[in-house]
Amino acid sequence: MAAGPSPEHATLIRKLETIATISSDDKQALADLPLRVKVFAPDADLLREDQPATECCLIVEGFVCRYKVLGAGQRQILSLHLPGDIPDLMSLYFDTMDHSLAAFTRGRAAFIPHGAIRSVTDRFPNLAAAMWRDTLIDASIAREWLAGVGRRTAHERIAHLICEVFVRSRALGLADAQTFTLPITQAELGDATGLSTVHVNRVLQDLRRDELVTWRGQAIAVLDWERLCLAGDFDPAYLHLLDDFVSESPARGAVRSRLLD
Amino acid sequence: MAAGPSPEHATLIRKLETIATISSDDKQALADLPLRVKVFAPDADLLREDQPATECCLIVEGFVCRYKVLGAGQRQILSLHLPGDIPDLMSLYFDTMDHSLAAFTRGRAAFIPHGAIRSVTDRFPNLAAAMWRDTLIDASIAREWLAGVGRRTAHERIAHLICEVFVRSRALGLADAQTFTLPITQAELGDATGLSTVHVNRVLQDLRRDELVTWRGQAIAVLDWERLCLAGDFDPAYLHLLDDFVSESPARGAVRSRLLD
DNA sequence: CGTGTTATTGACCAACATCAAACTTAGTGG
DNA sequence: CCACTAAGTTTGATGTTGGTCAATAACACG
Repeated sequence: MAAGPSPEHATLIRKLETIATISSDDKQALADLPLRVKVFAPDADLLREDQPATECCLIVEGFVCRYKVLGAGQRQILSLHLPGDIPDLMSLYFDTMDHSLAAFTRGRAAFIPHGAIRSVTDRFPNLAAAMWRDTLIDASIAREWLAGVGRRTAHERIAHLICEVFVRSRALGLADAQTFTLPITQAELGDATGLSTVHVNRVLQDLRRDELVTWRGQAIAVLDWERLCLAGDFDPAYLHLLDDFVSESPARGAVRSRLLD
Repeated sequence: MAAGPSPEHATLIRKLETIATISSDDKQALADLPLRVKVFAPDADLLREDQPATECCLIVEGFVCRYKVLGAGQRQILSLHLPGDIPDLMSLYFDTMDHSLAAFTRGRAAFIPHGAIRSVTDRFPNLAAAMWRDTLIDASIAREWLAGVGRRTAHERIAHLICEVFVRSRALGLADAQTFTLPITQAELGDATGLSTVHVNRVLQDLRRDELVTWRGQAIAVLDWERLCLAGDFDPAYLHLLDDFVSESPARGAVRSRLLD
């Protein structure tokens, strides 16, 4: 007789299940979380730097990013977020955000009061652990991006980003065997990788010419996963997904053997 | 009659007090944490990527960094760590590390069993919160570095890094009003900022010529904090230090007013 | 002292940025 | 269904930041 979780709750549960084991009690607790759903438009700011928060923002549908605007006006995109993510979970412990949150697409967000989350983490240590782990993975992704922007070439950075979104989309069941959606412009891709729009464009042409990917509109087709991983120096270990959710990538073995020198 | 905490425990307590309010019960619990002290040598790897861990590593003395080695052998330093930091706290929730930990200097680390930390966080929610907050700040610093490496000039990146270490050192009581120690070589500074050694050298010469800093051996003197913050586009907000521990920087107001446009 | 590490310099080069214009595509309203 | 528009993509020409290579100078330390 019990109705299943709402689509919003289900999205959160599905995401958490990709990174931690969630019991049915846990699921019930999540399903009982109060939330306020809001539709957002493309380019809308869901959250602005320096703002205090009393709720967390669960992405239910759509594609979202964190970004920072630096002194001279340059923008850097700090992370990408898919349905199930709570990009501002840290607001539970911070007085003010140190970055903003923007939508690439139309979508829906569910706002959950801090108090409700605290209550759940207090009563369900396993969920607290899962959420803490989620924020740690988030940090791990930031470090991987940092390494890429610091030391990888433009080609590697872009290939790497495509690999990451592909693996994350697949884990959430949002992609089929070789196709997924990356609804961002080349300018935005530049802001995410620390490159200029023009250069992004040229690199994408190379990736297409080399028959690694196809990019029509917002649909990306991975033509050769193995070579794409190599081109992007991609190893999904940093995503810390549970084994069932990792699409095996060839780069992995390559990295392992490098470390044994 | 109770002996105070050991120097190792005191270091941890002092650090946590810069980011959260710690009760005396909390302190007692921390002081009871079992730990195994180990001296390390300069350039020693405290922890290697891909290794599983059963302990966390508290830096008690010395200067340490996280780093990653990428496919083509380039190294990127991901973060810097001062006494009181537990750079591998995430190993509590990860099976394997996705990066390594290396010492710049001689120093001491205290290894604390995962079980002991879990027991403390289970029994003292306030300490769990403080530690979670610590990992969130860690992530926030990674994002700030990401923004810098992605979008700031070489001069800005280096000035910014100097500002950061200065503020963090002061918060821990490791620096006086204008002097602190940054025991790293120019090559390492390059690995941290995504620059070449040669270019780091030239930028440092500029910073000295402009009379922003002095760098003799490992001692840095900040000659003009205000202009250094400006040069580094530095705003300490992302460090999320408690108010008492923030050395006020002029960039802060500047950033605020920029945001009001 | 000698030896290894770190810092500095100069010459040259490449990756990527900038600027500006043209082209394509996707909407929108008539 | 066709113009019209705005956003996004592509191209070419040119500039600059910062990389690479290689040599020398300055230290630090046993």
